[in-house]
Amino acid sequence: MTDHKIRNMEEFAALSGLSRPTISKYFNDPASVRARTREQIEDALSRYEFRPNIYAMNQNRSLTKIVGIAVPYLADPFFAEIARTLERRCIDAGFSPILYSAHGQQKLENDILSGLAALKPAGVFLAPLGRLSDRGAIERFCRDVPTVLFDSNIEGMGEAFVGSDNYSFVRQTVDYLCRTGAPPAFFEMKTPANPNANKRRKAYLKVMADAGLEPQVIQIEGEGWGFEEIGRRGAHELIEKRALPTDTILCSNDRLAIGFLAGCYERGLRVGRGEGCALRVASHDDHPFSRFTCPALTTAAHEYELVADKCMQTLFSLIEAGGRFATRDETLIPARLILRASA
Amino acid sequence: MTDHKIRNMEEFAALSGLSRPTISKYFNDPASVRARTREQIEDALSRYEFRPNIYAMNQNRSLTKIVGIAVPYLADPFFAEIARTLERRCIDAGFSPILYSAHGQQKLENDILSGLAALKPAGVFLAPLGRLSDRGAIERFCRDVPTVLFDSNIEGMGEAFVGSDNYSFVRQTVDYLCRTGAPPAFFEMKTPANPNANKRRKAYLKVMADAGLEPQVIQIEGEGWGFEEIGRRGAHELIEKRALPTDTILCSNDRLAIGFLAGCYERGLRVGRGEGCALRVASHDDHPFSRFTCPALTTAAHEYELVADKCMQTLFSLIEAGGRFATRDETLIPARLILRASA
DNA sequence: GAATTTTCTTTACGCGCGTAAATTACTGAG
DNA sequence: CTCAGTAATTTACGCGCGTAAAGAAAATTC
Repeated sequence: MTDHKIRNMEEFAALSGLSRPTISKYFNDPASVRARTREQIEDALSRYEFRPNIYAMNQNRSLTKIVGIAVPYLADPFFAEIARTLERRCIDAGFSPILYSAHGQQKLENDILSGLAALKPAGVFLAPLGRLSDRGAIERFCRDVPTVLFDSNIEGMGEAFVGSDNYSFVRQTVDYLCRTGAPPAFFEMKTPANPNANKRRKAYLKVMADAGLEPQVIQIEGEGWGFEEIGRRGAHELIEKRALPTDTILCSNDRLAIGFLAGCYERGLRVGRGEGCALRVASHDDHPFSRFTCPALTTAAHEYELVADKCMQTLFSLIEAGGRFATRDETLIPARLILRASA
Repeated sequence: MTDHKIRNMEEFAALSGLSRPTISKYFNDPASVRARTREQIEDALSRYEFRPNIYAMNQNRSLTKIVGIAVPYLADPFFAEIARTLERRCIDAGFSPILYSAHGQQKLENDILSGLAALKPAGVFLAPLGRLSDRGAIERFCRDVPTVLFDSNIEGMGEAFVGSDNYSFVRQTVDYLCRTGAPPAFFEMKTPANPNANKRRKAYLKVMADAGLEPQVIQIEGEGWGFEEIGRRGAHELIEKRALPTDTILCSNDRLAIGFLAGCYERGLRVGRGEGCALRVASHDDHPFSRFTCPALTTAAHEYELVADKCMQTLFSLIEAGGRFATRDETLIPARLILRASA
């Protein structure tokens, strides 16, 4: 390794005995030059350590190798996990992922989108805020940038949506709970930020109706992204008012359930499926922490890998199709039931 | 708002009745043009919606307005939280933060650093992997880019370090535990990835020695970033082998404690400070989930806001000083004790 | 109101690379 | 060896902006 600093592609081209346009071609797509030339370049690359200037590279490109990944709330380990999986996929595919979190705020989501559009990314994975999203802003963004929505669907936005099949989630948990004990009551926030919550409630109602059972929906007040605290408060209120309609509670999502379990514990209510347990609690998402709750949480898991794979695959086709699909592509991935001690 | 698309700064300059260099000056620093001129530009800006091309802007700049934030593991809510706080500070200060996670892997950390260096960022906040970091790579990076290390210190790297005062953390928890019951045994991973772990063990040994007490360090096998599972397994092993040396356990960090508490629960061991409790457990970090454990975790909290403020402030001085400090600046921020039900 | 300072305009060049067109060199099949 | 086809080279221009220099205009000072 010679440590002589290389200023630009011109210089590197000279050192590797090739012309600049050929080097440029190589960096755009190494497969576009002859094998021997490629070796020659890679040999020089190992000797001199040169990287083309990103800014100059992207300036004259209509589409860059950048892929944006935008999530509503990165401090939620669910999004951290899915973002991490997507990031890896992008790198493996030769793209440069850039990660953004809206931190639950509409203004930030809008800023992220307008900043992202200026980067001329090859494509974007967007998990929108949901109810709090500025539909106009997202629509305008999707007109400029090839976008795959994930996690939460906004009807008609983006070229495709990859998400979880909420009906599959709820049917599996409800079926299991009904099979092994009392039918569950459904526990959720009154004004959920995420459209999945509404889909899950509807799925619950449908599954219960199909089974000829009376649904029970418990809605608790609460705003924002502090789901655990809302769940905890809900548990306290319900137990205090003796308002639990049954001994089986199905939470809309794991973060609510984590709080709910904490509330039950604080009230001395033993949760689980064994004897001596007053309550069964189950939920959806398989949040990274749900195996460490007390008791460990029975839940329906996202197939993180499958979702990420499908996202990448969809974005690839989208890029190849020039950024537009004839019809909006929707993929729903079913859940995997995870049995633990809580139900 | 006229929706005529503006191609470049030249065109925008014409529309706003000013010259391009003046517009360029404004975008570099709005305060560098006369107030009236600024108004004139901002007025045009509101009518025409123009953003200079990022790539062209940064190409000829020696330092950009980009700030890199690199953490070892973003799926850990502690890092998600600190990254979020730093991100906000950067935006408020007019910088564009870009977030990176090494996902616990040395190769990724190195890739992030070399990619980041190519962006010519104004500065970087780097929380290194720690033991797994490639010291040479970090050293080389810090030579090129003004870097503030945070969370975990690597002696001599970067121009400054902002972190938590591990001695303050441990002294407060140990003091509290000693004051209210039996002196704690210290529970940790045998080969911790993070240098803070070592500092905490040393602090524990010192605080115990100063108090004339016999220290007890329990080390559990385990690699990687799945701290909760390691803590859980540790609890099972200790309880099974009746190897708990005392009824008071101080975990090195909250993620271990979260797992430890789960293990205790699974073993039917009641944790807390009330009567009927077999064990007290405390820890350090005030992890976002530590208030939802069963029981809620007594811990020593990072001052997220203070740390973030100090980081920003340090980076500002560093940038103003031209990227170099005469002497490496180290700031340690003390902890805040959080009393909950577990101890 | 003149002198000084600050701000803006004009002009012009350069950054590092993408990319197109025309030309030359190489490759492999017959 | 010839010839078509592919690959690389040469040449040249453009992208959008930073920035420097010199001069004009405006603001400030006394």
